Amino acid sequence: MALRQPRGAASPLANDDLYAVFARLVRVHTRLWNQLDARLRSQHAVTLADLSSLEVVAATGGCRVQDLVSTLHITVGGASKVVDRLVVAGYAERAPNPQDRRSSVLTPTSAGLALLGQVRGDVDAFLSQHLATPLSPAGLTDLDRLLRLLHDHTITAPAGHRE
Amino acid sequence: MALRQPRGAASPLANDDLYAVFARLVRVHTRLWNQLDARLRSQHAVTLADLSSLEVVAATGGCRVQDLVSTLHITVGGASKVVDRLVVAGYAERAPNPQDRRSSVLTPTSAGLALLGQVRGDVDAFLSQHLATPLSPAGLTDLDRLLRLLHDHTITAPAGHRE
DNA sequence: GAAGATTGATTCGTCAATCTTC
DNA sequence: GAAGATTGACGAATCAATCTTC
Repeated sequence: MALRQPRGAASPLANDDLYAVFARLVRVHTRLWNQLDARLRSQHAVTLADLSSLEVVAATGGCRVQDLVSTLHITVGGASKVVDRLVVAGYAERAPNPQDRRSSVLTPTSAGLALLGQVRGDVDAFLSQHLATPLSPAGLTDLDRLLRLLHDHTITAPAGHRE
Repeated sequence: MALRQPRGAASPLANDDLYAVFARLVRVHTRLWNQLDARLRSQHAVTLADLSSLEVVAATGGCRVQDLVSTLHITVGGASKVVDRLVVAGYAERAPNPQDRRSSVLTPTSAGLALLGQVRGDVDAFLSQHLATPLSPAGLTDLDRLLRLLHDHTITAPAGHRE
């Protein structure tokens, strides 16, 4: 007779070890994202989604909408609307692209750079507490190495309609 | 004189190693989620979000809406609407909870269990290709160990308004 | 009054169609 | 015709308010 399971019924995916790893990845991600997003909303009146895009704009020279698509893995329409919000908020600007008039060059405003500077303390404090602390320093290095492997692999893999 | 950087401008978060790890986690997650979601939509006419909830319903004995909230880290309203969709699609049922009439007990229908069984092959194939292959077997074990550390830590950590 | 859940209003991201430029 | 980007319609998740039951 089998021992009583804490999970009463057996799901066809319940004994799938690979799915278990993936599910854990998703849930850890969701939790970290939601908590950091809530902190940024309350402390700096900005969402983590907008901040992530702003960071890419600031870090990428001659950034175009397409760069947000390929870096963040969001759709073109979504990227265009994020930029709309950043421009309205005064954090970024669209400038005509002299090299290709189909696209604009995105640049952070001084207010955008100031925002990135202001949030850094909170972001670091949060990630120290929820990412660095629970992992040993070696664990953090390991995690980064494994994520790089996954990232590099998906880069070159054939796939769907997103870039 | 500094070497020319591939990322033309320096973001205040650009040289933040912790943020870099977090950003990689987010982007690996987004990519895997989007690709698997696209495959499930086209092959089985179901979203990964709905499937994830259905899996929790099937795996949790006497599952309530609150269990979806605490397991998937979504809001109560969101969980309630996911259940709506699963019920309409014929994959799950709400039954009165004899122990507490405020809540319902969620159970998968035979169609729901059949769906979970049908998708398993595709899910496994995808995760083998995009999760197991790029990592060595040892790497997969390491990743799972690190994710468990993060998961267990966030479980006990004080935080925002989501459970 | 607190806990579990549902509903309506809002927001955000995707999708498809469209426009401009290469 | 293809590539880059924008817009409107649609789908899904959050939030706040509400209802029922503990």
